[in-house]
Parts: sequence; C-alpha cells; structure tokens
Amino acid sequence: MVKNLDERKKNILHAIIQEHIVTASPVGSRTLAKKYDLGVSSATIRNEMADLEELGYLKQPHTSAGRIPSDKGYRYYVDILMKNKGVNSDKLIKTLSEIAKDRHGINSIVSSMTTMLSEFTKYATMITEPEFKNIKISEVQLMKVTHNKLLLVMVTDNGFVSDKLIGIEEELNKRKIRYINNFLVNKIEGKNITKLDKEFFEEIEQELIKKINLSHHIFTIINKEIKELVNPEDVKIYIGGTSYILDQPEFNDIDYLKKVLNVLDHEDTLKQIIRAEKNKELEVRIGHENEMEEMQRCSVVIANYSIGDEAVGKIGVLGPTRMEYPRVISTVNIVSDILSKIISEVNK
Amino acid sequence: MVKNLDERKKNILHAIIQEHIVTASPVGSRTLAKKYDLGVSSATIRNEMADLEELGYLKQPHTSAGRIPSDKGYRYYVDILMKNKGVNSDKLIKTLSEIAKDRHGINSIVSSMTTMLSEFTKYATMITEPEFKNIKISEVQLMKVTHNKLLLVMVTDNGFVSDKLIGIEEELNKRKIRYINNFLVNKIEGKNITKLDKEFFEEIEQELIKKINLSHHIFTIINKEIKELVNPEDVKIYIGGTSYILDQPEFNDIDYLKKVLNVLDHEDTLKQIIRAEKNKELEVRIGHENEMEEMQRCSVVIANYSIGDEAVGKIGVLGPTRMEYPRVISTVNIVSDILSKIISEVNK
DNA sequence: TATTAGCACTCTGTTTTGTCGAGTGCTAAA
DNA sequence: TTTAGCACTCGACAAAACAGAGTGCTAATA
Repeated sequence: MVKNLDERKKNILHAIIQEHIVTASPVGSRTLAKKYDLGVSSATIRNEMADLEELGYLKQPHTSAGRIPSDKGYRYYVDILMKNKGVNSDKLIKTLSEIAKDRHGINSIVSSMTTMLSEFTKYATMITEPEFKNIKISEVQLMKVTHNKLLLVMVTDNGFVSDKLIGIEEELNKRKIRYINNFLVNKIEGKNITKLDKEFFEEIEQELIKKINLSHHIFTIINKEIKELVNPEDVKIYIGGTSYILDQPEFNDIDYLKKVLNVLDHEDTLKQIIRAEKNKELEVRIGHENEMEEMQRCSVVIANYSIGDEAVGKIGVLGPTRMEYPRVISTVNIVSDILSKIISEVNK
Repeated sequence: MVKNLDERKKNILHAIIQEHIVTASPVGSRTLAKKYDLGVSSATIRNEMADLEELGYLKQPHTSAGRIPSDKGYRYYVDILMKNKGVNSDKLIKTLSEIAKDRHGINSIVSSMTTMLSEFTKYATMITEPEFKNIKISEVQLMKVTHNKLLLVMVTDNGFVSDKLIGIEEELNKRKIRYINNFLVNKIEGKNITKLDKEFFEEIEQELIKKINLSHHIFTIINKEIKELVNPEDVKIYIGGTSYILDQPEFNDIDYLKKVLNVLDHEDTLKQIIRAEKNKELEVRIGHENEMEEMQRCSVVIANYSIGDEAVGKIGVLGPTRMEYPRVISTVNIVSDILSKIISEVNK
C-alpha cells in the first residue's frame, strides 16, 4: 500500500508536515528552502511537491497557495517518518503518581487522569472506566439487615465488590435466609459472570421455588445487579479539555466546531469514536480513517490500558489532523502505563 | 429597591425584552411600534425608552442603535413582568419518567436527566449527584472474605451502602473478627456521620489496641471510607448540552466562548457556579449577579432537588443573559420535582 | 400638556474596489 | 537534472462607498 518514497521526497514531506504542524498554514517552496537545510533550491522543491501532490501525500487548498499534508501524508508521517521523540516525562509521571495517591476510588482517579492528560497534551481527551469481562463471582453473601431488608454482597475474583439492599415483603427467618444463601453460593460462586444471564436465573429460581416457597423478587434484583456489574453499555467515559479545541485554528469554522462539540457532548457518540481494536496497543486514526463523518477533519489517538494482558479501558486524545503526533503518542503511552499499573494494584 | 414603573413603561420594557429574546439584536422604537400593539407612536416610545435607559433598565450598545435590556432590566422582567407560561410539559414528564424506569442506578439516572434537560431547554445544563448529610450509620458489618481480605459493609439510615475490601497482613481468626465487629457495631451504629471524624477514630483505635493487639490499618480505611461517603468535595456533577452554547450569537466572540467552555470543563469551577442558597427553591442569577467574572455575560437558573425538606442536589441551566427565562424556569421545576420523587423513592 | 410627525444626523455592517505578496507552473539556460 | 527567471493566480487585507436602521430634537397638533 505505502509506496516507498526516495530519500529526498521523504525529507521534503517530513519538513512540510513539521512546518505545517507548527504554523497551521500552507507551506510554500520558498519558506521550505529557507528554513530547512534541504540542499536544493525552491524550484526543485516545487517540482518534488508537485510529485508528492500527484502521489496523494499533499494537497493544495487552492492554486497558488502552498501545500498542506493530506490524510495519506499524515499517515506516512506517523508510520514511517516520525521519530518518537521522548517527551520530558518526569513531570507528567510525577503528577500522575500524585493523583493516584491523593484520590481514592477508581472513578476519581480516572477522572483526574483525563484532566491531566488534556492539560499535558492541550487537546480534548477521554478515558473510559475500567470494564471487566471474563471475571468470576468469588463470593456471595446474603445477610439480614433489618426485618424487611436483606443485603446481597457479591465479590468478584478481581476484587470488585457489588452490594445491594433488597427490600422484602414477607419476613424471612434466619434459617431460611441461610438456606437461600447456601443455595446461591452453590450456584453462583466460581461462575463466570457472562454465564449468569436471564435464563440461568429463571432456571435456578424455578429450582428454589420448588424447594421453598419464595417470591422471585430477589432474583430479579440479583440479575439486575450482575448486569450492572458487567454491562459494557453502562461503562462511564470521562472527558476533559474540551475547551482546548478552540485553540486550534481549524475549528474557527463555527459550524464545524459545533458538530464536533456535539459529538463530545454525548456519551454514545464518544464511545463510538474511541472504539478500537482490543489487540492493538495504540491506534492512530487520521481524518477520513474515522468512521464518523463529523470527525473526518480530526485525528484520534487511542490506547488501551490493561490488567496483565486483558485490555480493560481506553484512553483517547482528539485533535485536528494537524496534531502533534509524537508528543501525543508518547504522552498517551505514559498515561496508559501508569493507569494500567494503578488498576492492577487496586486489583491485586 | 425596585421602583415601580407606570403601566406604559412596563409594557414597553416587557415588549423590548420579549423582542430581544427572540431576535438577539437591539430593539428600535419603530419595530416596537409596528410589531406590538402599544397604542402609541414610535416617537413616544422613543421618549419612554430614553427614560428607561436613564433608570437603568435598558442600555444602548452605541448611539443610533436600538436598546437592549440591562441586567437590571432582566431582573425586573424575571421578578415582575414575566408570566410563568406553562411549557407543554407532557412530553417532558413522559420522557423523564421513562428514563427513571429504564436506567438503574442513581448515577445513570442523573446523567440522563442532565442530557434531557439540555435537550428540552437547548442550553447547557448541569446536575449534581445527590449528597446526603446528616445521616446515620445504621448497620456495620465486618466479614472475612479470604485469608487476607476482610469486607467492611456500612449501611446508612437512608439506605446507602458502602463497602470496602480490606487487605490485612496478619491473619485474623473468626473470633477476633467477630470481636472487632461487635466493637465497631457498638461504637459506630446510630452515630451521625459528621461525628465520625479523625479524632473519633484515633480514640476508639487506642481503646481497641488496649484490648486486643491490632494494627491500626483497618481504621485508616474505615475513616477514609466514611469520608468518601460524606465528603461534599467529591460529589460528582454531570453536564450536558455544552454544544448548545454555540447556537447563541452572544458566544460568537471566540475568546469569550473559550472562557466559558473552560469553566464548564472543570468540575471545581462548575460547582462554584451552581452553588446556591439551600433554602431557596429556585434561584435565577443574571449577568453580574454571578460572582465569577467569566460568567457575567451569562445567566444561570438553579434549583434544588430534595428528599422531604432536605435539599440533596442541584440542577442548573446556563445560557446567555438573553435567556428564555419562563421556559427554562418551568422546565427546571419539572425536572426538580421528578428527580426529587425518584430519589425519595430509591431512598424509601 | 402630552403626543406625534418630520428631519438631520450618527453609527454599523456590508459590499466594492484596489493593492500587496506569497506561491505556483513553465521555460530556457546551466 | 537542477536552477534561475518570469508571468500569472489567488487570497488576505485595507480603504472607500453605501444602505439602513435608529436616534434626538424641534415644531406642529389634539
């Protein structure tokens, strides 16, 4: 797919993109010849630029303007030209670690990380809460709380705790509660959470009703509770740095700005953007590579964060296609590493 | 404070504000005479307008432009002129009720309500999670989960459940755990949550250490957990409809837009905006009535939602001072009512 | 005395016109 | 193959011209 360009074309393309990333305006042959030590005259550069345009790496906003990189040009830059220059990461790492210490609760940590990420990248950012699949219920406990309230506690093998107060109409004596508890322990403990679906509960409900006469209210609640524990639709996504978008001149077009902000406003569309391959560590989606039409003048950098091998959440940065890819990518990588570490520790 | 204007001035002021709210541009005497049946000529209106300006209810962007309402003018409108015309609320109520049914979990409900509120008002909206003060711990339970893990469950008298897995280094036998449990039950159950501060825990920790030799790790965690349950700083705030801001011509000034979006981007500033008197049902803050400088070209409508008499959360709508007050106010009222009802039910 | 018609004046937003400069493509020379 | 030179293009920007909405004031009127 990607044809290999000769060395001079590479250099010129690289220079154009770098120049464009800082100036945000079309780059002309003269500027290029002056600012970058390419060893050839502006006329030669002009010819090369014409070639690069024909090959699809550059485009011209209008005749007699300089060139700007196309999506394909950026793609080539990200895949081949760009060096991952190390960000000065000390400060970032320090800040993130402090957050992890200060804040308690995953939600709070993820939320602060989102803000931090946007402050370091100066782009809009989003991070999803960790989402656990393939986990087992390791403990179930049904306890009496008051005469008309039971407490159901479930612990998963990765250390998450779910609890629910259950209001009951008929009073249950301790013996009965213990009976139900043992029954549940037998049926549920060690079971993979994905197997605990509606059918499963209907089944064991029938079984229990046969043995003791029990309203099925409890099972509806357990079922609901487990769904909540596992339902990916409900995974929360945090967003930060929306206002940084306005710093980018490509969003001066107020109509387009509105479209983008509208996407960021809605969790569902946001989740669509950040959807990525589970097995890829890091993904860069440039311009038209984004499915959503409103996003086709933007680029998104997406990384997973994980516990061991299992990706449990996503980190995303959204900016114009003219994004500072190297800086963003290394920043995202750092956040991903640290977040993975934190989550794994909580989950030890 | 508010001088009473004569009937004709009232009518004219009312007309100007209404006209300005829909057109968003300065209102001239001729337009007014034509569109509104005021029974006087444009010249008379001109004289009255000059008076109203002198009194501070109107202002002129520049000589030879029409007039626009001042903050004082809007205040007069909101307090005296405006009729609370009933919004067509059926659809709203229906939509909100459906959300309450579909979604489980307070967070999810509040989040959806925020979105709905913005969709109905077409302004930016925010709702805080409910926050409970003055509650008591009604149940404490410390249980063994595995050989190095304990589960601490606390139930508050309004039905909220908090739990925490506690990792322990030294293994504790069941008898010891039961002992600690009873000790905690004695000390904590029935206590008002605000009394459970650091000093309190240090005290009972000393007491327990005397009786059995126990690392104080557990208390640090309990203390933290309770803080989380009660700490108002940590109350989450949901926000929606940010992109509607762009529909308002007053935010075409990109620099100002950025300032406002920046405020909306940060939870802490957002909470400052929405801060309101606990005893007022509904508060309208117009322009300079907002403390925050960035907000002084905006108006905010804030309502509490409550359980019984106790306000537990806030609902806010943010728009330009040229806001459709009647529509927003009645919409906010409806959302407040429904949310109060839902929260109270969950908490029954 | 309060209201109104009339008019000169003011100010803004928009359109038009003109100019400048950056950049290109092409050609011919090195 | 590279480069210098040149005519040409196009957008950005500023200045000028214009239209229109609105005002304040004055003098006439009910």
